[in-house]
Order: sequence, then C-alpha cells, then structure tokens
Amino acid sequence: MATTLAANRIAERKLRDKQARRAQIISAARRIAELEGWSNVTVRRLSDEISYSQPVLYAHFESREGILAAVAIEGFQELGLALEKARKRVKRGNAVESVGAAYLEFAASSPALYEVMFSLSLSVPFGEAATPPELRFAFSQFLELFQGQSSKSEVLSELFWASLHGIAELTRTKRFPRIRQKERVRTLVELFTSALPPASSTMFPRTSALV
Amino acid sequence: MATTLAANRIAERKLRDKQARRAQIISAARRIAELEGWSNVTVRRLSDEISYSQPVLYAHFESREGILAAVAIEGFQELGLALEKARKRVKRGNAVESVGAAYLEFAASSPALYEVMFSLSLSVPFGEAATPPELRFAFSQFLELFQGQSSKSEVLSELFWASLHGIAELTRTKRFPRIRQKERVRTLVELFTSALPPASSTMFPRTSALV
DNA sequence: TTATAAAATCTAGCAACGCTATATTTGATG
DNA sequence: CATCAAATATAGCGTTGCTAGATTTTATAA
Repeated sequence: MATTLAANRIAERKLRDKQARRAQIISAARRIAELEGWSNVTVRRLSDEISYSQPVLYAHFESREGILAAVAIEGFQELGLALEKARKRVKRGNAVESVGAAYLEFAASSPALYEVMFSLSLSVPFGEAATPPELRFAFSQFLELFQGQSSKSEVLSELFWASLHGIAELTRTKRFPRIRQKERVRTLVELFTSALPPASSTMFPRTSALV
Repeated sequence: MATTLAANRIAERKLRDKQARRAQIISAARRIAELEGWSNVTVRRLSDEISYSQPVLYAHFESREGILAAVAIEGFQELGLALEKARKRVKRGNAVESVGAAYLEFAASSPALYEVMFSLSLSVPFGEAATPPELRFAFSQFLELFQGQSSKSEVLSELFWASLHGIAELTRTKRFPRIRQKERVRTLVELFTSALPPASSTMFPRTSALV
C-alpha cells in the first residue's frame, strides 16, 4: 500500500485540524466566561461558537468540566510565565513585591480565568506526582522567591501564595474594595521581607510536598 | 369580631411553623452539602427532605441561590462567634494565633459551609451599608485583633483575613497538604506579630471601608 | 472513476435541573 | 355546615449535560 506517502499528510492535517478546533473551544470558553460568566459557557453555546454539533465537543473533552480544566491549565501556564517575568526583571524594589503585584494584576485582569483555576480541585490533578507541570511551574516561582531562606522557604512560599490568593479572591468577590490594593501589597511585602532577612542564595532543599 | 383572641394564637402558630420549616430547609441544605457536595443540593431533593412539594420552598426563598445565601449567612454568624471566643479567652500564646487557628479549624471542619460563604459574592449583599451584620461581626473580630496598630490596623486585618482565607481555600481544594498546617499558622503568626510590635489598645479609628 | 468501508458528524432525545401557572385540598370564619 | 381564603400539590415549561443511533463525508480500494 502507498499509505506512508499521502496518508501521512492526511493524518497530519487531521491532527492539525483537531488541535486547532480544540484551541478554538478553549478560546471560546475563555472569551464567553470573561464576558458573560461561566454559567453562560454551555456545551450548546460552545458548539454554536465553533459551528459544530455538540457531540463533537465530546470527542475533544470528556465533559464540560474537562473543558474548564483545560482553560484552568492554560491559566496556570500564563500565570507562571507572568510571575517568572516579574521575578527576573525586578522593576523597582525587590522581587517579592514585583511578583506579588504581578500576581494580583493577573487575577484582576482575567477574573473568570482566575476563578476557574481555583474552582476545580477535583478535576485538575493535584498532589505530588500527578500535578500538571503548569501548576508546578507556577508555584516554583514562589519557591525561587524565598529559596534558601532559613529552611523555611517552602512554608514562606506557601504563605505568600496563600496571602495573594486570599487578596485576589476577596477582591474578586467584592469583599475587598479595589482601592487600597497598592497599600495591601506594600504592607504584605513588608511582612514577608522585614520579618525574615534577605537570605543568601545557596542551598535549596526543595522538598516541596505540595506542588 | 373575636379575632384578637383565637386568631392571634393561630397566626403565631403559623409563624412558628413557617420559621421552623425555614430552619429545616437550611439545615437540610447544610447537611446534604457537607455529605454529598453542593451539586446534590437540588430543589427537588430539599423538598423531599422536608416532605413538601417544590413550590413551598419558593414561599420561603426567592430561589435556590437564596437558600445558599441563608446558609452562608448562618456560617458567617458561627464563624464570628468562634473567632470572638478564640480572641477573648486566649488559650496559649497570643490572640492572633488563637484566632488564626480557630479560623482554619472552622474552615476545615465545615468545608461545604465555608465554600458557600465565599462563593456567593453577588447574592450576599456586600460593601458598606448593605453588608449583613453577620459578615461585619465576623470581620470585626479581625479588626479588634490589630486595633490601634500603627494606624494600619485595617490593612493588617484585611491581610490577616486574606492569608487565612487563602490557606483555607488552598487546603480545601487540596493544593496544600493538611500536614504542616500548624507550621503554617505558626509562621504566619510570626509574620504578623514580630514585624509589628504589640500595640497599646487605644485609638481605634475604625474607618473600615470594607465590612 | 466508481463502489465500499470507515471515519466524522448530526439529529433527536433522555433524564435532571430551576422555576411557575394552575388545580386542588385544607382550614378558619361566618 | 357553607364559604372563602390560604396553603399545598400537580403537572409542565424551558434549559442543562450528555449520548445512542442515523446520516453524511472522506479515504481506500477495484
């Protein structure tokens, strides 16, 4: 059979098409969620957006929740990159402040994306080995920030992450007024930098049990 | 008419019955949510639990979300009381640690309740005047904790609350392992107490813009 | 080039959801 | 006991996530 000649090209095209459509679905879900909320991201609506019938979606994702999980992972990837960028080129002041501000900026500029990233504890695999690399990468940015700090680097990373997440969530759900956000960041950074001196950058045990 | 005689008793009985049924609904919602998750708290299921048809539920609450809001408010009330208790009789160490531990204990022991308390930003009125008193009372426990502290008491309260909320959420959604929770609290308390000295308990401006 | 097998896609429908218009029953009042 | 209102139930609408089965499209062969 002359399969390996033309058939390969066909298979590649089909793969490309499939990947493109998958990206379309994720993109549509994100856009609708950001504009109209996640409750408007229905399977029917998505199938309309990509001009295919509903069952096609289930060839790409196991369920509606699978689509949200894919969006969430994309979000973690982008968050990780944003944090890395903020950490590496420390604009003004220290890296802690830079990362903290970048985190809250991310959460504020894509509230629906941020929301879905933390509302799917069961779908997005977690814990040790099965945690998606995008999640590990994002959290590693916090680890780098406090690396080698009095053997508490991991707890400090967790606490800084938790603090920022708390601020982001309480702001998103309107419990914190957006005003005074800068003051919050400044004070938070003070807490995390003044209490524990800037450490030398050696020894990073990295026994993170979390991510 | 001899209404004011027997009719009053009847009206009172009806009111009692109505309140009792309302409490039943809230209680059933809480129980099901804690045992089977909020997705299993359906109107049909609730109407089964209280042995009434569905429309009866709508005589008590405007919608399903109204029921969740009632549960959330009950949760805030209990949280506020738990925090007040922890703050007043400082078991060991300082009040900050006591309140922090009590907060996380509350969140861990009733995860579904805690979840609904922070997933209804739009239904539970917020912001300044319209915020339910149960919410204000709970947050006031944090304000008391840092009251009069270098004119930053409000921001510190917000940050401490946000940190605890972040820990609670990341723990609930399995991003933080439950192990090491004590160490987290200890370190967090260090950050909030060592960085800023215990202040004298005078002057509490109380210009809280949040709650 | 056309028949056939397989892959891709759609139609149509199920069960369950929140919610409500309407019918029915219950209970207080004369 | 009759009447009228209040309380409650029945039955159904529109929408949801999801899927079995029919149908079309596409690739491979004669």
